[in-house]
Amino acid sequence: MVLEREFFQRDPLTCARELIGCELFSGACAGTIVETEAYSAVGDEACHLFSRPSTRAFLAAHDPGAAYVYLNYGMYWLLNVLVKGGRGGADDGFVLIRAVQPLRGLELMRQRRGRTALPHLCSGPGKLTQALGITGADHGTNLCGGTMGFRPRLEHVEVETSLRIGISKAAHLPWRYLLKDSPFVSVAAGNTK
DNA sequence: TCTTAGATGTGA
DNA sequence: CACATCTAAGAT
Repeated sequence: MVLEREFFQRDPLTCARELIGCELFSGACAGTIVETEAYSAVGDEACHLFSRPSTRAFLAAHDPGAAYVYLNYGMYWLLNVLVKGGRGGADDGFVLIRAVQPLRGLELMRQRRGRTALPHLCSGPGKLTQALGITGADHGTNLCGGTMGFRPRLEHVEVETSLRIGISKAAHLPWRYLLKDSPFVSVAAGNTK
């Protein structure tokens, strides 16, 4: 059972919140999502859609549920999911997967990440792609049916919101979502000056 | 526990 | 040239 396209046919904020507690899998490795961020096509200068024509082309060319993977700071791949809520584009955007709690394939993850203590194995957007072996080769992949994707959460979760991390534009928007009290997040809620 | 510098590729 | 980052190293 995987998350289907309908899941991603909602606005970015809803998708980002609902992904907390879901499983992200890629090959033999998987983790429970504990941190996400929403990026919106409208009113969000931090979203790539605001300033990048190539990202707008990506939005037009792909269905909701497509992987948007890009290289950041010249060395880290960041994984996003394309979401399309309709409403003429006002609810389009991306969800950045920022941290997962390792579930399966721990051995392989450690191998790919080097010597790293468990809570920090996937506690950041650049870390989890490295651990799960996600690269630019996965850009554009359909995440609804394949070797990489999401599974629904099994139980009720408590979600916390906070400021987004590492951005300068639209930094006041509380669009980061966290699994409450999880030790596997990148930065705890409220620790984001 | 905290702050800092440096590695590094790419879209615009 | 500004980045949706991370790590090692040094100061506190």
